[in-house]
Amino acid sequence: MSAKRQLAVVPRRRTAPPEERREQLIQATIRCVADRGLADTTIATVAQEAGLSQGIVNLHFRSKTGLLTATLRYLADEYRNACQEAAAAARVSPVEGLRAMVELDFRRTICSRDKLAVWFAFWGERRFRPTYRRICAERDRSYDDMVRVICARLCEEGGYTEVEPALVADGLSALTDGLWLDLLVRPDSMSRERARRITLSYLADVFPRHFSQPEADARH
Amino acid sequence: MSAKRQLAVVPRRRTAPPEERREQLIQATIRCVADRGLADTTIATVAQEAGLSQGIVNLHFRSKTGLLTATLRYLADEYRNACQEAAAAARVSPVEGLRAMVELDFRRTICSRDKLAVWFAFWGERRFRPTYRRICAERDRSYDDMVRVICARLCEEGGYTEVEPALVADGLSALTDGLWLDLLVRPDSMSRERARRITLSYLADVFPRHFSQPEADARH
DNA sequence: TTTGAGTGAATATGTGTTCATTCATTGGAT
DNA sequence: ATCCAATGAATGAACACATATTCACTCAAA
Repeated sequence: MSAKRQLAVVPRRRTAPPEERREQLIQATIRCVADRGLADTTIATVAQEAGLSQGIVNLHFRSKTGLLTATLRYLADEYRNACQEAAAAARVSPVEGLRAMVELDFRRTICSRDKLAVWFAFWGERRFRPTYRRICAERDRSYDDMVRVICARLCEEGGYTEVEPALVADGLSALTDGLWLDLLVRPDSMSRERARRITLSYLADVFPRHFSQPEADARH
Repeated sequence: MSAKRQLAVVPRRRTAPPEERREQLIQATIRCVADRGLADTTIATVAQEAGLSQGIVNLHFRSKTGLLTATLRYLADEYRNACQEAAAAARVSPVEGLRAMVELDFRRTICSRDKLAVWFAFWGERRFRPTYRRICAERDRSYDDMVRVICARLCEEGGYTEVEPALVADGLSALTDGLWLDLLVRPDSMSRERARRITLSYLADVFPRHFSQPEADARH
């Protein structure tokens, strides 16, 4: 599985710009963690996966911890950037905002199996590493704040006086995390498309006048 | 935090029945993983936490892996046994069955912070260890099968023709997992009581004629 | 006295980090 | 244009350290 990764055409320059090498190593780390687990990911395996030598990791990142932290931050930033799109959609309307969030959360580029594996590997450790905790907390905040505000707006504008926005926001957030977990550990019984349906079905139950039952309007 | 654990009254017999020692070591493992993480849990730390010597682990379990596996199985069995109660409640009515599941999932003995930490530590690794995967899969099945059956019955008996039972079951399962995650990593913004409310609120949205809005009937 | 649960020092292994060395690349001198 | 330092990216063997496992030994209990 860890086949040659260097491009066949370009004979692989011995020296590359630091940014490029860092990215290359982060990608290798993601693949490594995804198919060996965090416990069996060593500097040696990452270097091999990247087609480079051992020392390179300590050269570009100060330590193994540095590499792992950078990998986590890479994923967190990617997610937060994607959130910006949803924020833009939310300026159109709360409903569009929520739809955008659901679309984003189960987009292939965001929740590929590789990336999910890495997320959960880090989540298992985040309690014990202040750095991991900070990065994850920032990511969570981007999501929570946005969903909370959108839900509050929809409740108000849509006249859902009996709905508690904070409760729905927390529920939506938890549901998404749980579906991510399912996508990772039971890929045969859960697909990104099914996860979307479940989430939209949840929104349809909470906001019946704004989300139609997904099983009625989409047959994938 | 890792203070003396041997009971002060009983002067700690040098030899104890094997079953007792195994349990003692499993409990020590749970505490260890819960407050150091799986990565920093060593045979030495577990032994120290248990107030015993290093060699004891390899004596009672064949290896470190054996100890970890036994710990995971211990938690899985505990959960499955608790599920039996819910199964009994379900014989009264589907609604009681679901209520029992929710009560159980957020009961202190099932989702204490220590145990949640251990669950997620293992979940991060389950993809890569066939043994972990098997144990977790068994546990998942107990839950999924039960919830699926109960939802199907409630849909039929309660006349919810437009609700897809499988979708609700998967949603409920994912929501629970997500809330567990919240309980673990954000204990200040999520409590077991709040998690229950969110879950019951979800059920109230799906089955409005059988679950009243929890914010209306409980003020904790 | 015998037994075997329990011990903990010693061992073996795996892995993160360091650093002397190699060599592709660059830019200035001829 | 060609050659020649100078630079620093990249290497990988050596090192240091952590830790799982082993085993000869101890000693409470029968």
